Amino acid sequence: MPRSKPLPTLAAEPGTLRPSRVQMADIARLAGVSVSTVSRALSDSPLLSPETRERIHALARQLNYSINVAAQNLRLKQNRTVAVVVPFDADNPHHLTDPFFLSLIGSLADALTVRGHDMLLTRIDADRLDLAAQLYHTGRAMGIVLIGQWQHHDQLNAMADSGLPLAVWGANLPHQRYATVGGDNITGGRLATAHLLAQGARRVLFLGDPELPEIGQRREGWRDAHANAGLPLDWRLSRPLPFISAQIEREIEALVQERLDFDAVFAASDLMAMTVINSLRRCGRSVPEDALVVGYDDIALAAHFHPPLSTVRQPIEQAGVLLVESLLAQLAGDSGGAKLLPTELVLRRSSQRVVA
Amino acid sequence: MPRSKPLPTLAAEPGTLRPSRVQMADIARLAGVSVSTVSRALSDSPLLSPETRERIHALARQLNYSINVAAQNLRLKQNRTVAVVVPFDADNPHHLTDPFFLSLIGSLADALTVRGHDMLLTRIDADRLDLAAQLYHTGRAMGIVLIGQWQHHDQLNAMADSGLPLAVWGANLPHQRYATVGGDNITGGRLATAHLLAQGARRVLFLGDPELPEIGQRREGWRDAHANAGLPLDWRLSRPLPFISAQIEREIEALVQERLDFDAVFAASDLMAMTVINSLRRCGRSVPEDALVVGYDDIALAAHFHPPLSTVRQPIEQAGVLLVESLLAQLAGDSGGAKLLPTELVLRRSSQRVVA
DNA sequence: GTGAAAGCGCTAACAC
DNA sequence: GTGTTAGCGCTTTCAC
Repeated sequence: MPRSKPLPTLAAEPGTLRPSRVQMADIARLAGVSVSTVSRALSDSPLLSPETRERIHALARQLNYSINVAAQNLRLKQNRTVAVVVPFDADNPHHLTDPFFLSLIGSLADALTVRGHDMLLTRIDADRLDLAAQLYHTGRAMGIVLIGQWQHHDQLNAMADSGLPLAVWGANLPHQRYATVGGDNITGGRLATAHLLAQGARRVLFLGDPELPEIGQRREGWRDAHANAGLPLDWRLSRPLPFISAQIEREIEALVQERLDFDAVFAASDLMAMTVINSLRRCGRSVPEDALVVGYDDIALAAHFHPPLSTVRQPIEQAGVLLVESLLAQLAGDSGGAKLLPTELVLRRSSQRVVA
Repeated sequence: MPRSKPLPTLAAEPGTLRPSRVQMADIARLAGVSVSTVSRALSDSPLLSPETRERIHALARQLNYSINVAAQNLRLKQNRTVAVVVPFDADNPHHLTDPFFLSLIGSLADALTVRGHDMLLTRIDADRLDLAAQLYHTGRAMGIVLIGQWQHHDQLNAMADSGLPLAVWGANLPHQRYATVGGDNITGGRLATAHLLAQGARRVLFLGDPELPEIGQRREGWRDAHANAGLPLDWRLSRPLPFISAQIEREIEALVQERLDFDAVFAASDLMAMTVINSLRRCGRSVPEDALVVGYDDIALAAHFHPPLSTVRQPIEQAGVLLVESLLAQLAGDSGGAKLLPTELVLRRSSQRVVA
């Protein structure tokens, strides 16, 4: 509705955005200058006399004005918003509760805030990852940070090929053309397993779905540790547990029932490890007396669990920083690449052999 | 830089946004119609012949086009982005790690996604909460959800007075002119304390900083429970512990040392309760044998702690939904008001008296 | 040093 | 039914 020139007042508009929002034109009128001058003043252009510049700044402050970023972006074709995308499974749209992912989101928020970027948090259907690209192509975001690679390797490659600035939290895979940041899962798995073997364990259960790249790599570490120690590996000890805790409990009880011998457990996440310990307890087995347990992630409460949980620490703060930096580097023209974060075995009581 | 009419190609621009981004003009040209027609087609205007409409839709799909939301918003003066603001303390700019807040963020992300809104996650200096208002006044967001009321009651009132659509997670306070959603902290505190008293506790330590409104109310519940039971209250048992865990440990050790008798602890958060339990253990006291403990929040791992932690559950999923609904209601013209969520005492082992 | 005017990508009167 | 045109709030060339 192209109205005739807006009235020279600060009166409220009946639009969607309720109260009057002061804009450059208002300041210009009040200062008796043109809009261009206001624009220049606010961007500290050296063209202006310092005096007018200060006068306008003062006025803006007084009116509590600040620039309309959408209009500015439209004009400048730029953007300081980064979209953080957390895929969800449409078949099983569970809530965003995983403590590890939530911490990562917190760390991304921090890293972006420090660098003066905004964070658009978006959940999208894992089968429609291309929707993430829209965030970029429609100018909503300058780039995408994707949390959780899942099984979408090919889709991610396609997205990167299309020129999308993209940084993914996940494993470094063969033929990968997108940028990743992730823990060194193979080393992590190897350290955890080697430790269990060193404690005298001989049948180490691996729990986790190896279809997920990161977990698959942790299992490689599990296998390698056996090889390094010259110990045989029983593949039946690898169980593709899901992340759902009720199923884990049932599975553990079944394992105990079917008398599949194991004297240690390496679980692909701390949450899983904790569920396992509780399930074992329910079956009359205690940790670490009857089985040693190591988890993965070192979430905040691993240290406070009973027994305190040995685990492989992922450096979450660093992860957020590196994801952001990877994205910004791409925007600056660098190619993506994959960054591997050091992992560290944190020993606590759940994996310490009890000497009788 | 007003260039002459862009060339009628899809060639890449050397601008900040790297690859060619297809826009309405491109589709219009390819379809041999005007831009308006494309706009109408994409918004499914009934004015168009269904045939052209479909033809244009097809073209758009094929070119993988989607609308530039910034431009659309600018034109329509509307917006589907909600800013979620997490204040941080500039003196002590700690990271975003609190599991309760992180869960709330997750639940907000879910609630907003379901309703087709975008979530802009922003951390701002707690002393400059007015910056949050800028997000609205500059058109970045249609409204603000603020997590953490802290001591900013007056500032929040001022913000609401200025017409800012605002929903705050926190306590319902006297003279409050902004909308809040929060747990029923008084009842929560009362339930927790009454339970401890019913278990035979007679000296219940309250840990938490009552300056924070929510925690102050939990302490009121603690006081009320004593009154209801006709038991005397020793105010020395209320200790303004901070959220920092090292300090908590020192404080607990000091308490035990100074032989301030207590036989139960009601901690203002689960994190605090867990730290307390660990500190007590280090002092040679065990829970629940030597002291009963109840926490607050029911974070994911309270159930898995050792001993499993009794706590007051806050309905986080519901919290996210209600915060979003409160904001949308305001946008629809309703006044804010305060919503009190039911709290529920979850009994686990940490507060069960051990009968010798 | 400052203003006029064009245009970022889109929508919606208003014409025809 | 479809095109023309003005304008959302801003920046920047160009002219003075």
